[in-house]
Amino acid sequence: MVPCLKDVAERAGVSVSTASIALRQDPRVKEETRRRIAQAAEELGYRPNGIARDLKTRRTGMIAILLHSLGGPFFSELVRGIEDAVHVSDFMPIVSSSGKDDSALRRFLLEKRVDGAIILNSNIDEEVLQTVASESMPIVVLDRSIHLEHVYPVMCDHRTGARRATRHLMDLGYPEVAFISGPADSYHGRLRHDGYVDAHASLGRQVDERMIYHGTFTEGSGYDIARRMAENGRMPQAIFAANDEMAIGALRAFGELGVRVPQDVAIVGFDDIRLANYVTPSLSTVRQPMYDLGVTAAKTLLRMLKGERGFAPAELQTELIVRQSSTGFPG
Amino acid sequence: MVPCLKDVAERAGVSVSTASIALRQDPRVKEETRRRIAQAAEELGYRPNGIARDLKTRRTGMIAILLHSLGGPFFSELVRGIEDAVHVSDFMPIVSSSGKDDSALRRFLLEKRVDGAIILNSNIDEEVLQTVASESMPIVVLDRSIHLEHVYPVMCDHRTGARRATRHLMDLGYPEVAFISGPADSYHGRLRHDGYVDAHASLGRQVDERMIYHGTFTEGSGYDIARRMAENGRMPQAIFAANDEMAIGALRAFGELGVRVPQDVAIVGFDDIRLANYVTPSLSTVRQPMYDLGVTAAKTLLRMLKGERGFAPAELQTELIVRQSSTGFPG
DNA sequence: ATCAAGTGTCGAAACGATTCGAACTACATG
DNA sequence: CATGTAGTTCGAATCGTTTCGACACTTGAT
Repeated sequence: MVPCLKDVAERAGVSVSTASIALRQDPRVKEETRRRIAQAAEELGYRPNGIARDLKTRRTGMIAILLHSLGGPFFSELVRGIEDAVHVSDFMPIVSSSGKDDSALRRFLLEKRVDGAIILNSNIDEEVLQTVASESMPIVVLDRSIHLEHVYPVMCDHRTGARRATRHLMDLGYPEVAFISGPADSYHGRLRHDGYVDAHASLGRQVDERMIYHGTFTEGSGYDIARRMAENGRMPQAIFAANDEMAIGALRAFGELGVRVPQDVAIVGFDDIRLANYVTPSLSTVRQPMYDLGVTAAKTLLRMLKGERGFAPAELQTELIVRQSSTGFPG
Repeated sequence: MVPCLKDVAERAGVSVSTASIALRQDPRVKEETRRRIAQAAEELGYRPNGIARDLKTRRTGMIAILLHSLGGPFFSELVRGIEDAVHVSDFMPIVSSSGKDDSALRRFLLEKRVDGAIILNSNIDEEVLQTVASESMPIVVLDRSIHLEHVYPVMCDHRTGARRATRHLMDLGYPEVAFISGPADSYHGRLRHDGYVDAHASLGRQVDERMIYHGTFTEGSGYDIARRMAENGRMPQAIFAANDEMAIGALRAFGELGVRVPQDVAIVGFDDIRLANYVTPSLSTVRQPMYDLGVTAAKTLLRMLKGERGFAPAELQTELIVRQSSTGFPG
């Protein structure tokens, strides 16, 4: 049905091996023969079968980008960074959401359908990565501090980012900053919490545990917490939320309750999702350089694919973005 | 280095063929043999090589989702729909942004590294699709009216959506509705324009060409056009914009100029990007059911992969979403 | 005892490319 | 004339699976 190299070779009256190298412009084959082969290929509409080639050459030229889900607000910047950086090589990135089960991991990494992978999915535990990564299957993990052979982390310093955000509020003059945290078992939630604590330590202040509220990284949880604050009469003057979604939920609650932001309460979020710039008031936040993270991850992986090891893993810094929600002065 | 089936077979003292079927739980092999083979595989850490399997079975179990870019506002819903629908089969979707050049197309479709594809990228022209699609490489194209063998379109009825949006404004009582169109060479731009015209025809009205402005689908172009309208003193009372980005640009311009929306001018956009619900005033718009489009595209492709042909292509309807920007009454 | 129909296993041939070493020609060199 | 060398081409092995037909051995029915 679909023509293979053998068909081309026969039509051109040469052997398969000659046809193979001829089509790749190998100088060993005579100009005239090469032309004949090219023409035969053209006439038959021959296309090399990538799978067969991959099998023989033992490389696929593809790298997997495994994300928890494609819905996240940043991943598109991230992927853009990866793509731009990978573009200079002859690799091609493919994106797959790996979700909860590890079918994508099996399919791509264990069954060797890619040459390497960049993983941003905290559901995949270290043990699995351990068994999957190898000399011939290098892996870059984003946003996790993992040190395994053949696995490189590319991190963003959330802790420092959270410290700066908290300090920003403190430096504005707010004596007490409340914290809307993420779930207790969230790695990033913990880092941001640590940064919040660091900020207090840096000024020799005590953290008041009653100022820490536990959310779930959803807008709804931020909304609920903000309502509780207002209705219990325990309104803080400043809030640092562990992500923008929750901060936006809080904004909505305060809007409904007539609590003015930033006059009555200042708010800073984390992540700089696109929405942060469009809500009213616009939300101060901590931005992760997603594009750069992508570039760095890709570059790291390409180095590993070249066989390099032992270089230092990268860590990128966050950026504090001050918008309306934290530009007032303590009332 | 990495163990292959032969190694497993040797260690278990059976032939390669027996090992092969045993590992797939084939009832032909005796329970005890199977156990022995399973154990050998386990001890060696054997993982079947997917590439070899794909080569032999002539299918990869993967379908490509080729998008122009991953940045678009809807594609994540779309992909979610595809993934949910594909999940019931044993196929696995992979996403790749195909951009301008066709390297992804070559790599995946021509070199047969996938079993089929869903394409949302108007840069890929019909001729290319023609040569790529085949009995064994079915393709679904989104949002384009293409009829080729082995290529199925899955469309959303933009024209009717645009007509309804325009009629919505007319029915509110606005005698004249201006139109901020997309670029002239844009397929969707034209459909939306046609719908705008249809709405006039449905009431026996003439389209006033001077009410049609040409934008580029960017926020900036919407902004510029709105400023021109206001400054030239040719302010319409109602505007239908061919997409939300331009509508939001117009909102921004009017905000700056003190033109009130919807009191002074009503605006409706198209697409229902997430932002539409968050701008002030919130933007009325026409929503494409991206999730459903994804589901439909995937189901269509799965049918083709089963060998079905000749069924009718699907077309989905849009949904008019009325928000603040068009809830006033003609002033 | 003979045949038919299972069981369980195996060897070899695919799948469609790449690659290595051999081989053949033609020509120049010692 | 033997030998070397460069330029072309070829045959066969290989990558790691799956699959098909053959084969040996039981078993139960005739």
